[in-house]
Amino acid sequence: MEQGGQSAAAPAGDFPPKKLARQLDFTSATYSGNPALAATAAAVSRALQTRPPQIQPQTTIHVQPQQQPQPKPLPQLQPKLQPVVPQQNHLPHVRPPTLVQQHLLSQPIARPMPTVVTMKPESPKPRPRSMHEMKDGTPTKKKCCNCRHSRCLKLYCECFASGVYCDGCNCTNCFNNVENEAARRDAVDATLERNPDAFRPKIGNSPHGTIRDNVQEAVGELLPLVGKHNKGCHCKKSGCLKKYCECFQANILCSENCKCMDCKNFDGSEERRALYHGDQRNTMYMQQAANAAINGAIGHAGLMSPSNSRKRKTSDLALGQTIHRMGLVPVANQQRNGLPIPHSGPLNHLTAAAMIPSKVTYRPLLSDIVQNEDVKELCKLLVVVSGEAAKAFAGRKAQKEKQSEKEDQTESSLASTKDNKEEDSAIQKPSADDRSSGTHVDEASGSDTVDGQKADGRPMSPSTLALMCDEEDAVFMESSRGPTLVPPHTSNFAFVESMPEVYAEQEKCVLMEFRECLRKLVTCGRMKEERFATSFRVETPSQQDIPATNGVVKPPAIPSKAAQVPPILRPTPSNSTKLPVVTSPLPGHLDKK
DNA sequence: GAGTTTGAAACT
DNA sequence: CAGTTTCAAACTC
Repeated sequence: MEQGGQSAAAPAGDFPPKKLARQLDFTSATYSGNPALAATAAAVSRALQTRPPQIQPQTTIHVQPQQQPQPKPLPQLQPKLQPVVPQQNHLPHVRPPTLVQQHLLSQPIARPMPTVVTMKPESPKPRPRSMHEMKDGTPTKKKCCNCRHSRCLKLYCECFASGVYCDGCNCTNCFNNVENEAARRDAVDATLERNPDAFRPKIGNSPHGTIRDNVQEAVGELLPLVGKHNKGCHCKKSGCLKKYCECFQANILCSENCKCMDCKNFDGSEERRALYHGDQRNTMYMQQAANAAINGAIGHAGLMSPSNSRKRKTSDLALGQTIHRMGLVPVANQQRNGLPIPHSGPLNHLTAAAMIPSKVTYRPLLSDIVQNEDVKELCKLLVVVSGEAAKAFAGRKAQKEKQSEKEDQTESSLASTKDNKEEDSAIQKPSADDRSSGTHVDEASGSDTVDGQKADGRPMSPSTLALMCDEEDAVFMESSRGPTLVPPHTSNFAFVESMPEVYAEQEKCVLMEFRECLRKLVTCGRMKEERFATSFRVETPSQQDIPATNGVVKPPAIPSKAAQVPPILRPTPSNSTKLPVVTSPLPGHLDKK
């Protein structure tokens, strides 16, 4: 990777063809005895809101004094600079954020830090374009650019356009990195000046119309994500059926916003249909959705799963008849009238789904089962379980300590080893605390983004982080304020030391209890599903006879939950030790989780 | 992997 | 705003 130095004041569009000999180093001024320049540089740096890759000496860390010289947490503090370095060999516990990270993130003072950078940001190393392992182990394509002339500071560069630093790209003369944040900032400003929406998702949720405008028929068709290209494409030769086309790439239909020629990316297009025909269809669909998600080209609406998209589309149909701009009324009508659909193979499941009355409202099977009070009850129950687990653990711990006291007298030689262990425990403690008191962290912002990295491990730029920092701060403040068994500044180190184990025990118990509840919930859902299926079969001998009121077919009335559904928060029956096999996915939110 | 095609972005 | 150029990804061979 070629990395060039660049004056921070250089305009984005006027870069020298070759990199400068050295880049602007905010620290150099300090050392060269120019405090004024240093102050200016510091101000600039602060304005740029770059996150400091270092620990502040004044940062409060609740560890033993003798442990401070240990430089262990340092690598974890620099996710942006070395996002792919497989460090953490010292800590098997890899769940972010660490104690120090929490402090850094929760303390405003720790964010902009134009002081000495302890570790020089390393230029992203070129890596072959390959699969990138996500946290769940699913290999996903990591997007990396190959820019040569744009310095990765123009929208040509996908990384820049996505608002992320280049990391591991094959680009040359890259300025889209921490080292050149000033130049990058200028480029962002210049880009925004040209187009204030330059960094917004290109695919919006039908900005110039309602969603149903570009909704298409479900029958035997590829089901695109809902959305529209805000600007529309201008394709001429690709027929909007190649990835040159931004609409196609985002897996959406061309809309009235497009000015494309000879467009084939519309509802009912034979070419489009042929393109997705065959076994490749799903693969391509998923790949496109993934690409779109990776590219950040689409908004959250576009990130819906295919199933969600399907539901959305179907339900949208209930909103009214839509006519695509491409004028495919005959095709649409044909399908709406339930005429045979000339599709087979992998599309059959869609066809079958489409044979179900076209106007269906989807309701989660558990919608009548899970009530607000149930959730409250569950929370209470888990709190009780947690408390009991802590008590039980304390009892066991006391017994253990009595035993170990006798043995300790003969094991003084192992003291140093124990110190290290204590240190690790102390470091891990806040993570455990975070887990027990703030599981919402993962849900709200995603554990992978907490430390300033995207899910694929790529560093996010300060601009991107700035959009999230408030949320992060709130999250961490919340979690630090959350229910803890130990005062935040306790000096009882022995007590602190045992906390991770207590938390682990509590977490275990809580999760087990929660699992039991989920099992019951699943059982309830299945019962309800079966009931629904049975009554549906009895009451509706043929699907065409299903009465549709206002275009909505409502499922048969389901008796009250009290009579039908076992209470979720009752003691677990003895035969529930095995997780029930869910043969069909539960609709609604649960399937997402 | 090199060369070509393509369309968005940038520029005039 | 339209035409042209630049650019990098997609595509082809």
